[in-house]
Amino acid sequence: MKIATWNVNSIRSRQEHLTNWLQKNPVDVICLQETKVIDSDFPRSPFEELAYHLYISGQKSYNGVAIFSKIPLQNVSVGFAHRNPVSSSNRVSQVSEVSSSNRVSELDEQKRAIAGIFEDILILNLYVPNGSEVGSEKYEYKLQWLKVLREYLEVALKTTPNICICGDFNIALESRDIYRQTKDTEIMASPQERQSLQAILDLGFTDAFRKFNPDAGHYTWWDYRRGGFPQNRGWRIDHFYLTENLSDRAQSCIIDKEPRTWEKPSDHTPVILEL
Amino acid sequence: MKIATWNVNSIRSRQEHLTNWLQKNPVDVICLQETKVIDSDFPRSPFEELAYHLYISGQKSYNGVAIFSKIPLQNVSVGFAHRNPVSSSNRVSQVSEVSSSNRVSELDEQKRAIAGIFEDILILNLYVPNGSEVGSEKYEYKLQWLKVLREYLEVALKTTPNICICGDFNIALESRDIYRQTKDTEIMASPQERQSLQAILDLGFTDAFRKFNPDAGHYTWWDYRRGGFPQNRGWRIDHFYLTENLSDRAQSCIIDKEPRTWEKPSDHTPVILEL
DNA sequence: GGACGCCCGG
DNA sequence: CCGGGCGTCC
Repeated sequence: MKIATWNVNSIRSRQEHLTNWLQKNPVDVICLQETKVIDSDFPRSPFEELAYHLYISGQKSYNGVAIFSKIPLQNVSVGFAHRNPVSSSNRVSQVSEVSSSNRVSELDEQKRAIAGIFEDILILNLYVPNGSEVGSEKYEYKLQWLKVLREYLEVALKTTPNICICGDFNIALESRDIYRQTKDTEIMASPQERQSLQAILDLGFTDAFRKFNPDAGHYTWWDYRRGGFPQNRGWRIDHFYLTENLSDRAQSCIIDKEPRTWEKPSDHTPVILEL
Repeated sequence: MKIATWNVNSIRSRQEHLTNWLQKNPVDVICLQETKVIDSDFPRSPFEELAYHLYISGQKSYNGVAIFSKIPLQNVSVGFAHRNPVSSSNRVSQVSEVSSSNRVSELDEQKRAIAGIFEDILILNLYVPNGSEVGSEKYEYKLQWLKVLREYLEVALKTTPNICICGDFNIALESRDIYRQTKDTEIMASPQERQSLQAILDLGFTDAFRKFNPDAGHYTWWDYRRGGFPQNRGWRIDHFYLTENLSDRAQSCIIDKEPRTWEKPSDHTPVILEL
């Protein structure tokens, strides 16, 4: 089976790109970030016509995540409030089965996480906060968010051996993931962010892309400004992180640079995992 | 020779449409309205590559007119300040040879008129104010503008027998020019506007389109709202008005509806006069 | 540089 | 509905 992740930078602006890409790449599951639209305005039909079941959690202007799946997902939930199932038409259940702290429900105001079970795999689709500048309020929010994510995963791992986390992490873990040397004060590469992400991986996740490719020079995001893409000035910040069982099953993990060459592209390009 | 007029509703948004259309329709002269861009940002090269000389008078956001000509125009002037020549690079002369009233120079703040001589013909390209609502301040401005236009033409006619006025007049003179019955309080069809325009035609101009086609149901503008175009709910508000000599020379005057069927079109479609 | 919302203008 | 400008975010 194939799973893709793609920060589309507005589903409404990228509808054509995404349908074209899915026709060429009929993956079983695709995880999207930065859909930037409230659920009632999400363009469902073009993707339902491609035989996908849609699970979406969006807001106006910012953030927004979605999972499309060729088969229905089980136990779909949004945010970090544990076991909060939604139907494919996005009703959110009235009851929350755990005592969500204020912190968690505050974090869930931004639509950055959606999860569902595909066969025996829990797929968790994330749009990690960007963090703006090191030391800023948004940076603290990013670190807080990663801490809550870690707690969420600790709980999930107790019952679920096969977890696939993917999405836009807004963090490049190593120097080989960035086209140039960076300082410790740079967002997406600062030690604190990296440590927060590493603490999550230390729960038992491995980077699927690095199972197959140790080389530098492979990126998933290029800044729109300063002609980043033509000169391959990129960052690898979109990831698949897999629990051990799943990592063993992984057959390939590739970055498809093609959509970034199209007219009016997203600044990110898709990553595809084959299991 | 062929002259076209087209309200493009932003030259930057319509650049592709216009170059495509000019390749199919290599008219000698094209008069554009609502270019909506300051002269320094006007996309000159795509049109210069099609062998046109460009004469432009634009402003930020609103209005803006331009003439493209296969041969250089003589005595190009912008606005109503009489004999105010500009070069093809749009320098405006420092001297105004007539005592421009404050009224005229105020009206010229909005870039709605540009003129030039092609062979023996004075071509006057106009974007008449819309007028918003009957009785409004903008309506009074429209009537004022038409009055000044009339005065301008009275002077011009003394020395220039061959005048071709064209552009977006934002007035449909007769009921056969509108897809439905209108009330006297409707903008673009109110008696006062029509009288102001008729007073101009009474100086000795005739409607080139009506020389060839007396039928109702021929329009040049369809509102973006309420799916006006698919149901042909249009208005004929873009016109060629010719002095007698020129009217006698006119071979055809047609409305090309095709560009209005293209993706993301202007709400207006071009009219082509053959002399 | 390119999304968005909001406002203005047609 | 579809242009433009502006402010905001990434």
